[in-house]
Amino acid sequence: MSTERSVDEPGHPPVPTLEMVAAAAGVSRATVSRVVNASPRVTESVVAAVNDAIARLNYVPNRAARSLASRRTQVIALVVPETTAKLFSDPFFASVIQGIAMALADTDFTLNMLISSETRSEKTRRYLLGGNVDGAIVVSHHSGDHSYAQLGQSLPIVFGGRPLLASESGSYFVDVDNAAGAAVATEHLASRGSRHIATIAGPQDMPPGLDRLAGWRHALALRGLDDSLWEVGDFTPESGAEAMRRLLARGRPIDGLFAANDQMAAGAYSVIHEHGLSIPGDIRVAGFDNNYFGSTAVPALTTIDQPSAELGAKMAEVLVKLIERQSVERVTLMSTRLVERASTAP
Amino acid sequence: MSTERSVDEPGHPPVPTLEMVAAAAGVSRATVSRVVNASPRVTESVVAAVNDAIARLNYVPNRAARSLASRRTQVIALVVPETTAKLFSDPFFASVIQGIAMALADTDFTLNMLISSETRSEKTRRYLLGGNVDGAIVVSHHSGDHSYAQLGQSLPIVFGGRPLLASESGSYFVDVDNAAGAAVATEHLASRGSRHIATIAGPQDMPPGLDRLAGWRHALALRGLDDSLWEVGDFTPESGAEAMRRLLARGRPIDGLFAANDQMAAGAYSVIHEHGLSIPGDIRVAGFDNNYFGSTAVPALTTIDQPSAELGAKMAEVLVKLIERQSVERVTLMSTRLVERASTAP
DNA sequence: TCGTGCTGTGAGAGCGCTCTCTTGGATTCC
DNA sequence: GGAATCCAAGAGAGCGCTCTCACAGCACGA
Repeated sequence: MSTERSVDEPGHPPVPTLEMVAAAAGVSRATVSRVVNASPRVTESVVAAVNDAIARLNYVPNRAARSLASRRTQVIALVVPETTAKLFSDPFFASVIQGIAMALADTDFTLNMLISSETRSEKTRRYLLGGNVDGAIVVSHHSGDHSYAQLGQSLPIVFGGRPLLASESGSYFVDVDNAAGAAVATEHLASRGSRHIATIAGPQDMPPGLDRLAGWRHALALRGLDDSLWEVGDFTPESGAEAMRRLLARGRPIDGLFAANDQMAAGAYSVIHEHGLSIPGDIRVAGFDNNYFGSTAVPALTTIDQPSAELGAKMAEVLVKLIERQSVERVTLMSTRLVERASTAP
Repeated sequence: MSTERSVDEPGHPPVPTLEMVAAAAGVSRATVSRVVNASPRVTESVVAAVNDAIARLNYVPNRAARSLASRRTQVIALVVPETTAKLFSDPFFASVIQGIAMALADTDFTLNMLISSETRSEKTRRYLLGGNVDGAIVVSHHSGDHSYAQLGQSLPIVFGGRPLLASESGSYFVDVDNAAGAAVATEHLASRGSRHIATIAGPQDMPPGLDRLAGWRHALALRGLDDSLWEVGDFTPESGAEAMRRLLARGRPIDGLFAANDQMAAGAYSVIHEHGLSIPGDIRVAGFDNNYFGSTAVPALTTIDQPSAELGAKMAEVLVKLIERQSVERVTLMSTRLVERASTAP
């Protein structure tokens, strides 16, 4: 096979090996290996000679051989459950993944992307446990995908998003500080003058849904404001519209709205306008996510920006530390940023 | 090191090897290897015994060892130039990448994601040529990133998007049929009754910019309509607005507009409205890309949908064939789909 | 009966690297 | 000055697998 290859494509120079570098530098394989791995106990002149040979031959270590001998792969798996992959076009995920890839680009680790589906989950499990990777990052939309949590005992794993179940709390995860972000948005509405602040919460079986509601409550409590004005949606625009309808139907005054995500805020926008109310004149509105809707909406939506790329980078950082057996916090919460726009003008 | 590991984490069962499977099945290593690799010349009962042992031990082949011995890595690199990565949140790219990953998930290939920057390009080149991957897919926004084209002589590479330069035409690529899509959009405008159809073209140093303009021209030519109403933008909403202003300033009638992407259509929308003109009443508008803007705009934008996930899947397919030395077309154009919305109502 | 051909299985080398152990020359100390 | 110490560099085993080659065992025809 390899012979055949070199026959029909004579242009290929042979890929240089450690052995060849050693010969070129006039030292042993072991010494070259030391230089490549930056061992301190090598004479300076020898280091120079070896580096010179490496440059001349254009040598790159063969990862497979290195991995086989050292029993580390320098590979990190990025596991994306298929349900999440479908939502891949969600800029948030794309950005998280980008953050991971960028952070890893400056290390010696390589990123292996796996799309796992239910039918493939056994294959994925085996791959992860088969000594093919040094660690894994699981990004997922649903906390249910924490089915990989158990693998955490056999392999360093970092999750994106906090787990819902306490039983999975042993795992390492990086998440956005949803509660704090929601509180900031709510307090912002209050500081602009709103006194009757409603919220459209996310599903109460998803951590972001729970945490953002809790943040809203917390901010209201600090101000001593009423926290009974809430309805639940499922993060879709339609559910946001429905929830807004229910809120208005209560017949109580509302002059501020915190929607647990921008999509639901979009739904609320249309219902508010339907009712002949103005934003921010009658109701100030704040969202969460800072996706495209916020900036294109009229009026532009005040929202909470999630540091998605940084979140990805952090996940990579935590995992690398875990792999290198340094100590890391199990829980990392990234802080959010308020993006003020026209929807909450005073 | 490995001793230390097994000491402080006694729970880890040893990762099973071929050798262990062979012992368990009472055959030689070579036979197990044959079974694993589906060699035809093994007795049925032996195959069963080996498979049984594999299942019992939960054996997974070690990729590093396999790769070292076979001189194939079963790894495909996904190279994303950093300039493109920055635009990662572009749903189009995210979706292409998802398509690649999904297609590869059902093969034995593994996807290795590399973000290459100018400063890292040498590292990337070496990595690719260092025998660490069997092939590469380069997705990029700029055709300038075809700097990897030369690597195509040493490694199977598939590009996303057609190259600008003829000198790179030797490479394999998969692209959307931009010209055909533009022609369909333009003809659609004409069929709705527009007779003075302008276009806001993309940059004329990028293939999509060129091809979509050509498609517009082609459709007009078939109808015998005027093709002088065109201005160039750079795919941003601002440039779209500017171009629209210039078009209107010409003082000639315009009752149809094909924008080379949805973002520029967005810019045109605002200018059209500024001028007190209505869509589609005065000017019918069609875009290209089918991104979020199209569906949320008022009126909803008629546009050309690009089969992004399929495009990714096709790239994976072409590359795998290339690696396996099957014959493949150098050029694959994916067809687009017209999405009719309110902006081109008759 | 023996030679010939075929086929399923085993033996063993070797892929490119790491890492332990060994070696030998320089340095230090009494 | 000789023994003890140290440390840079080399020798060599072995990581888990593939793949070539050799070798039994069998069938068949002469």
